[in-house]
Amino acid sequence: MLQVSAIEDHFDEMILAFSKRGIKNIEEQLRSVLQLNNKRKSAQQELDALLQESNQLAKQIGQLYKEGKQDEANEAKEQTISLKEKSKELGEALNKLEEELTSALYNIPNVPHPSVPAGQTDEDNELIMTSTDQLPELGDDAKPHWDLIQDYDLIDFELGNKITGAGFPVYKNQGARLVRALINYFLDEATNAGFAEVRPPIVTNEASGRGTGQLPDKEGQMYHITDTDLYLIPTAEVPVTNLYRDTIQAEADLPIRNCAYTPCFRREAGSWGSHVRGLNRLHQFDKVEIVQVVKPENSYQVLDEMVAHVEKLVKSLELPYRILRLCGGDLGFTSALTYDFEVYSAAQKKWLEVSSVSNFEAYQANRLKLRYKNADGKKVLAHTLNGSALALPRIMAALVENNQIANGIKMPKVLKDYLGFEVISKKL
RNA sequence: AGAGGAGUGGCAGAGUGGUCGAAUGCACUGGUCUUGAAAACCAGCGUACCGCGAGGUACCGGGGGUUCGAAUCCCUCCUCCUCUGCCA
Repeated sequence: MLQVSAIEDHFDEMILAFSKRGIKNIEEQLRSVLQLNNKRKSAQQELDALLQESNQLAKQIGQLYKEGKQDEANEAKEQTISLKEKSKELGEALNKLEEELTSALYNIPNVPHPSVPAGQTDEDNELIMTSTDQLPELGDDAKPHWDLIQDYDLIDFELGNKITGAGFPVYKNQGARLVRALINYFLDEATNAGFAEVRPPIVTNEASGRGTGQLPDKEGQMYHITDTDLYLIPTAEVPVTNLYRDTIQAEADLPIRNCAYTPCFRREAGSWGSHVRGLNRLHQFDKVEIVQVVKPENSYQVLDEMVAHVEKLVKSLELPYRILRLCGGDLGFTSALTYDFEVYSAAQKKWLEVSSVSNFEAYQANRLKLRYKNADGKKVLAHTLNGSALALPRIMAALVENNQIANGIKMPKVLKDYLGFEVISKKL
């Protein structure tokens, strides 16, 4: 969530920046935050004064009892009755104001970075670069990945349907091996680039969901285990970033750089349709995530470095790719700037999103109470960033489609040692 | 899962109804002494909110309650430890 002080200091710039997201009533919302905050302050002051009075009275009463002045003590007690009532009322009012303020702040998304293009849909995203002007053309007999994975017995959706339901594929044979190879390759690359590997829990509590911003806004996107009130993670961002919730980091410990492999679970309520076949959209998928906690002045340079890391990965897999800067309308709620990576899936003739790299600035840090002590000894909110490096299923889809040959599927060279084979072939 | 015990400042650890935001030790910061260092000594040393400031308020795992007054009593939740049970 945004800091009230930031809203106070940059009111007009914010309204201008928010226009890129195309949200209505933003000025109203910001004004009401400031109003609520002022009300909160004066209620606080009033309450503090009342409490001061009753604290003093209580001390006097104690003193009077000690001196054996029962009557005077009892007299003083009478006075506290009305004070108590008043402060109880005020306390409740203050709590309500604080709740309203927090919920108002929770409803306001992050402020888009100046470079974010205005726009409503993914059509308005800004193309930063494309790896090739010549998209691969396959012959007419080229098959989409959902056919290929059957031909080569790589993934069984029917089995997944049986044991769980739609969107939970069962990887088999060289398909399962490919998943494992990609996870190991991505983790190795991240580790080599200086990201310390962690293995977090893949179910988290509500506080963690709130910390990174999945809750309360996107409740419907996560699987909720109601009997223990826990959530299956939609991305490793949740547990990994929350590792640092409620902490004050030493300046010397920044940047914090982590990578993690986790399965990810998404309900994808309402986003299903005939256009999502095969691996294009799943309820459970595998992903390696990179996360950083940095000093504010470094966060955009770090964002570029993370983009470069992801680009290196995609390039090494020999897939055609492009990088987009998301427009205001497509930008995630908590993000200030996001770059998406898409790879070209040649049989579907479609670009598929395989990575999203974002700078959240202090938006998550404010919810997380994630701060560091700067050189002056002041506690400052850190900036958080994360990126997929990478999400597996669509990478697999593109690899399988783009590299199909007469009697097999060629695998990129970088995976050879991880796979133990160079070509996916039919079982004899 | 059942029974019992415990959660206090960076750490250790006092404190069981008022003078406790909290003893003491360690750590840390500044100073004195010293050629330098150590030791010793002196001083400082939690967080958040409000206030120009003086200062005020809140916080002893979280939430609620009793009381004029709660770290201290009660309820509830969470976490940890011990024993019993179960189980990769």
